[in-house]
Amino acid sequence: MDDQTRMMTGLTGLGGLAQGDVGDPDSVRKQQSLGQPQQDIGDILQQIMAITDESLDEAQARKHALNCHRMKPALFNVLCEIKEKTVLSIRGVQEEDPPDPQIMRLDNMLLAEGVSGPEKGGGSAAAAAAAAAAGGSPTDSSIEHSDYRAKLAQIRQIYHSELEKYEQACSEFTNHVMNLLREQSRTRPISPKEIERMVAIIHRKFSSIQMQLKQSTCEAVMILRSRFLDARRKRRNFNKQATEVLNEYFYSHLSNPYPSEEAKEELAKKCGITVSQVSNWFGNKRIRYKKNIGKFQEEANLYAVKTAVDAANVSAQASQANSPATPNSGFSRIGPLPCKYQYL
DNA sequence: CGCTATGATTCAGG
DNA sequence: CCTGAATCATAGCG
Repeated sequence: MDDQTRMMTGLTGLGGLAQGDVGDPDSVRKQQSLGQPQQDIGDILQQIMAITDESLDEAQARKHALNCHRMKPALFNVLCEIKEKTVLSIRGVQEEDPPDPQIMRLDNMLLAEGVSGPEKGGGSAAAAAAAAAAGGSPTDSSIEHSDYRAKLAQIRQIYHSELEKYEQACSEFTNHVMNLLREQSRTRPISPKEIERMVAIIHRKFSSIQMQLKQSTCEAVMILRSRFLDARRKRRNFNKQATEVLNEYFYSHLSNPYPSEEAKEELAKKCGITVSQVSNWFGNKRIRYKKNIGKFQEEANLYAVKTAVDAANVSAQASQANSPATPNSGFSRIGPLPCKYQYL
């Protein structure tokens, strides 16, 4: 009923407009005698309404007749236009989708965390960035980050596969709907614009689902990150060999226990730790040694012997390697003291 | 559980 | 930036 009246008013309102489309010399004439076309349309509508009372075969025949009616394309266009106008006026305004700030935030974060964006580089870059952002010196603690990166890669993989699934489902559904609408556009007024709009609606729906996915991914990354940051604070003792190497260097350079950058790198490589960790170790060692030299005396002697023995083994002249009595601590007191260790 | 050792972090100073 | 110093937080031991 409502449609009918709408069609009627639309048609009368669009009389002038549709006239060009009809392209029928007759229509001009008919237009002049206003009653005539309305009568035609009225008949058609009457017939349409009556279709339900008819048998299937009759209806089919009638439908066919209607489809072949010379006015059909014109009417169809008019209906499409009316629909276009009403639909547009109803919700055309709010259809603009400005890029959702929420989804943009999520996108940015995912990109920054290396979940979206380029494959491997993004991940490690993000991990490094995370480490850097967390403060302190860790610039290359690859071992510490491997766990984090593995987990991040896992999240990333899940995210991408889910995203792909959604995208596939979305395009499948879109295609389906588009085909359906195209199919139906043969029997009811559906303009291409309407199909477009429908597609846009579908995309919006799916993107809202995607947003949820992004949100949960972000949450997962945040959790992982906080766990990772906590884990960074968790102390793992270096293995015995690493400590040995570090101590050896420390006590054999007791007069100036400040390894150069190259030396740090060398030590780091030998110990399987990072340069930052080497720096930390030496920092801690210096301060703790200084605080309580007595406590470290034994250790100092031990490593003094060790290095002495090593030296003896390396150089064939082992003649002086037999005085294990505090050679290094003695050295540190006798030898030229660096200003920083004058209090020793 | 308490204690110490130890790696990491923070902060100030140069 | 690097370092010393203080501090945090856990590992590991008895």
